[in-house]
Amino acid sequence: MLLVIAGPTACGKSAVAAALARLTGGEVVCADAFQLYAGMPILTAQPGPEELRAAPHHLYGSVPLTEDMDAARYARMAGEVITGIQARGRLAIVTGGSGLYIKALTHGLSPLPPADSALRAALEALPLEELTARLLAIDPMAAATVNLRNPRYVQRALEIATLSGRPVADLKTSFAAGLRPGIHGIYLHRERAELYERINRRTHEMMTAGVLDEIRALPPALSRTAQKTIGLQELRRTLAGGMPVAEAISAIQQTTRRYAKRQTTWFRRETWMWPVDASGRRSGEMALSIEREVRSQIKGP
RNA sequence: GGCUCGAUAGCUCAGUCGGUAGAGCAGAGGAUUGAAAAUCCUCGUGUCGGCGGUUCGAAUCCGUCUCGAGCCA
Repeated sequence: MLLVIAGPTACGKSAVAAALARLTGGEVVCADAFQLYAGMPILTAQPGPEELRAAPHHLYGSVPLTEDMDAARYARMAGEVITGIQARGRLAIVTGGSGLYIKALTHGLSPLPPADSALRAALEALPLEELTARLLAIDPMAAATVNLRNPRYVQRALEIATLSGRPVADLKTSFAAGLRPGIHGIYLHRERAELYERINRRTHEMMTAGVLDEIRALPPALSRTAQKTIGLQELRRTLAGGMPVAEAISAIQQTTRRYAKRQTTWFRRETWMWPVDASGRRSGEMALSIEREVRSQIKGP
């Protein structure tokens, strides 16, 4: 069996996952697109020493910053690790805030052509009107299923149609097909004010913990995905003398708050996950009640 | 004390010849199938600083007061 613990950033997922893993003899698997990268443990808020001591943790810091990541690659990596954990007869606890990565693991992606970085680089240079025109030329039905105002989605649809030679709608299967068997999930949430306060505090703590040294030590050229890490650009500007520290902190806090809001929107739709209100609660106590609840749910059917 | 400029959305500001106001940012809501910490969509009523006057009609013109910035004493 596999347990997913999702939720917005800074809601306390890592602590709960570690406590739960200790409690059940389970192992924790990263489900966070940026904590997967090596070299930015502070900036990406990877689990700390206390959590790492509580139970085995997998995939954190396992991808070089020079490599691109995507949901399919993640699902393969996580799948392998989970198979190993289960073979040892242990509970796999997958935790992180990347909704699409989790979805790829729990529901499986449609059999679409993989990302093609050369093609993407070429498409990226084109204006939206050109992308839309090209897409509709080879896949006239795409307008019905693709958001033509979002360049990313048009690029991806064009990539699919170009590489497969078939309409996007033919290849995409519905997530409604369902959750893979043996997977349970919970999603932690907190009152908005409390969550924002935690985000603000955590950002300050990053500074104290030495993020600036961490960023200074990074290679200059990062992969297209790695360079999107929240705070990276701001802190680099700070190091270069182009942005006061206080300004960088509030910019990071703001971006993180907005990110948390988007995560909340995503997870709220994932009705297969059991919502747990973490407001004002301690991770150890939550782990206990989650363990009880999961146990009773599994016994049920 | 005198003169000048300013006061409009949470913030920064636009507002034509008088016809009861709108951008950016912030904020909120939503979408999401190999970039997802990505990317995109939607949402703007506010004593137009106060009071008085002119006018059919004032954010707009006039008077006065308050506050702020600057200059001169």
